[in-house]
Amino acid sequence: MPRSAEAIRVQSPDDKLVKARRRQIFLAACRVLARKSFHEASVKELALEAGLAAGSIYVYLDSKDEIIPLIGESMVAELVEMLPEIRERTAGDTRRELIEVMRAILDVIDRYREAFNVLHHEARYLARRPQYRTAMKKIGDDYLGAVAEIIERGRRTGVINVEDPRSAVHAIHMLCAGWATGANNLKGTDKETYWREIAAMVEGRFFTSANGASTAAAR
Amino acid sequence: MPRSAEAIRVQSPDDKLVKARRRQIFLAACRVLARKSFHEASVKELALEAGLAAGSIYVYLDSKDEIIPLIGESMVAELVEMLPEIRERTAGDTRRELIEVMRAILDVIDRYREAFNVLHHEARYLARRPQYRTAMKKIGDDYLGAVAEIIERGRRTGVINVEDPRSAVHAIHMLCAGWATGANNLKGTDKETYWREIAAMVEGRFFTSANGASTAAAR
Amino acid sequence: MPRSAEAIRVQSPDDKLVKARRRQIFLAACRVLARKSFHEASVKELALEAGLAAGSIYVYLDSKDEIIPLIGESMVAELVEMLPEIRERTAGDTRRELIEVMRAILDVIDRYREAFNVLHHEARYLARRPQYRTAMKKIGDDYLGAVAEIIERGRRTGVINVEDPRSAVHAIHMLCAGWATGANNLKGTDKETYWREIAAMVEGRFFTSANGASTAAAR
Amino acid sequence: MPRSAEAIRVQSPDDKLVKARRRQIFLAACRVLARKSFHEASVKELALEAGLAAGSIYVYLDSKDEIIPLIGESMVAELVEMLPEIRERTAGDTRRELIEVMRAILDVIDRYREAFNVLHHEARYLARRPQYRTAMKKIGDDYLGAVAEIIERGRRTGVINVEDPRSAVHAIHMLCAGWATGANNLKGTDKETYWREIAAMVEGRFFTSANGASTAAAR
DNA sequence: TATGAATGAGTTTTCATTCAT
DNA sequence: CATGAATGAAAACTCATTCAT
Repeated sequence: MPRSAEAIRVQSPDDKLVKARRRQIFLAACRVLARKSFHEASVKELALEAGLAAGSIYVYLDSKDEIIPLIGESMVAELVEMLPEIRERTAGDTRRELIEVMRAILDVIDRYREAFNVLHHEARYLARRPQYRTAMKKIGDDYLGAVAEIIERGRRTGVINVEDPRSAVHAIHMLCAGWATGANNLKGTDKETYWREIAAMVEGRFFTSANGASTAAAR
Repeated sequence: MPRSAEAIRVQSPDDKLVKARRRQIFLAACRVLARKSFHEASVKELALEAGLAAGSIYVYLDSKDEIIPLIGESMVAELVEMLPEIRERTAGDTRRELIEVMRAILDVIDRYREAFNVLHHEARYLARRPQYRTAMKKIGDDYLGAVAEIIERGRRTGVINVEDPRSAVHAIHMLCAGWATGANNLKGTDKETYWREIAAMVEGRFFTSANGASTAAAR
Repeated sequence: MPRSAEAIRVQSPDDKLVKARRRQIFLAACRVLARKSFHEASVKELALEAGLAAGSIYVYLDSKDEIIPLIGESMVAELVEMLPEIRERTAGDTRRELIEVMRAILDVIDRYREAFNVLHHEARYLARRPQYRTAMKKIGDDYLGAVAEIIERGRRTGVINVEDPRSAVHAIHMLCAGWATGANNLKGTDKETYWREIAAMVEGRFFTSANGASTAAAR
Repeated sequence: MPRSAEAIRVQSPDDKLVKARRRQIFLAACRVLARKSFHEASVKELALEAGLAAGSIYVYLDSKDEIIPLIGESMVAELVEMLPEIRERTAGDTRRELIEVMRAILDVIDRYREAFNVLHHEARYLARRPQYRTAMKKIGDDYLGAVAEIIERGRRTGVINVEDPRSAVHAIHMLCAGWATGANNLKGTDKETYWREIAAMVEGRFFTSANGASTAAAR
């Protein structure tokens, strides 16, 4: 079918360009957001940082807000890419798999710390707008789905002890997100230190004696 | 008693009104921020919600941004108020004290869920501006100081096992903050369920067997 | 007529208070206008400087703009007060009378330098508003009338050589006003120096030889 | 000639447009300020009068206040342009040169009468702000410098009789400025009449006899 | 595709003025 | 007469977005 082949060939370069430009924009956004908030940063500044003219960014984005899903997709893609290898490496040790996925999340967050914060905050408002609902939901699912699946599995096999998986997934996520969120509070702390602390907490080594049951929440 | 009458007169006309109005504004902000983001909400909307005319809010606030520290101070005040009673009630059981303080934090956050999210996010940008640095630092210190002090104590007495207290405090904070942050993800979950999950995690009951040490972070 | 006497007695104290307060306001305005422009100065600042509460100024003024005629009337009154004495002192020497009136004008302007500038500028806009037309016209007439009358007299007696008296009056006024207007340019210059220069110009000693006729305006 | 072509391209796209737009704005400001004061005129009105949308004016101006230096620069440029021709024409006759420069100033002021008034008044406040100091100083120097230089020269050659050149320059300036300032008082007077009057004053023909020394300022 | 000048809606903020006390 | 809290109209300014080139 020469025609479809041609069509592919014709669209291909465009597609590649679009992807390249969107990556440019994502990386530029990360740099700009390290300096100022999403609402302090103007579209012009983001465009220029990406090496584009003020108006050109709209060839690749429908609106300023679309930068948020762009950030989300880019970061999630990097995470998802790492999962198969982890699954393979941990070969059935669900606990280790969870810990290693947490670590992968932490690493991705660390790469784009401030942009992650923006994503984390703005996502809630975008998710309310019908226009963005689907895209934001997919980002959330792709991101947390990885953790959710492991916890479910650990639960079934009895290695993970969880009443409400959704809460557990969210708690794990918050511990990782803390590395970005805490940039102010953790100024002197390095990633490895923080990592050891949250890993210890998940692994039940926060309180010294293991039978923490005695202090079980009263209410 | 002429002296007390005088004292009242001195503090009365201004101070009382200012405090009342600022509380009105705080509560109005909480209501508005439950509907939209800080940047979507206009000063006019915030003022009207507080029962003030558009411009009147500026009698009690220097700028829109000052709503953030106002939220911070209001919430922290409610938390700090609860601490002495907890300290007394837990009488030396540091573990239980920590858990109960976490619970108190969770309760305050729950009262002003969305406003807490805004505070949590915007605080980082305000803290960079010299004008707000001091106020924001005090809010952060008053808030996290309570937790920090307990962890330090637990560490000294050997009940809490922590390498970097700052990281631990931050992790505890993130678990509590999750209740606000997760409003989207935790739609079907109630506060008690989430609470049991994060309490369990802190108490080391997340992984079933206690000797989680075997899964210790690899890197 | 006891009734009218009573009426006078009843209104008298009020009148005195009004006059005193208006003088307070005038002096306060002069102080404030030495620091900032009329439009930079708020009514509140003017009131407080006058020792009144923000709203109280409206008991003595119908609007902020009315400060302009108040300044005008106050300054003109001080000038008019000096005229009879000058007339007497110069006893028929019209030239000297003009020079001495110029000097009186300069002295009044010097007392309220910056307020005079404001008056000088804002007067033109107030004069266009029907509401202020009469008051502003009276101020202008009382002020320039003194000079106009002398020039007319000098013209009739042949000591003053003028084609258009209005232009001449205005020119004299501008030379005096220059002392206020020039506050920036004349920073190092003292009043006496400036005075000698403008007096010399009026007296025809600017160009060295007297027959300046040779350089008469070409066009 | 590739070089000139390049040069044009470099300076062309922006610079030319910016200059044209700024001239548009200057002329629009002159028209608007003939109707109302600087503070009565809104930025929107100024923009629309210039044929621009409300916000577009900010592409060519940093703030409303920047209109003042724009007016100053535009007017001074027109004056400075006329000076060489005058210098040439008057060929060494310093008195005539001064008179002709005064006339040039009067003509420029007449072209933009009301805008000149605004400039004259607002300049004093802008000059106090660090941000505008330099620009305003340059305008003042370029404007008065022309007169100052001539007076200095006339003084050295003995044709001009001046104690304090700065005062003299300022007095000359005030006489010219009077044509704008006096728009209200001089309603029936035409420019030529006013001109003859101030020229006569400078040339020492105000008082009939030349030996005005006898009336020399007493104090 | 890329540009960047132009737009105008929308924002925060100020402040002259009013009025209940 | 004096107060000062409250008002809301109006202003300067910003910036996401469009579109002719």
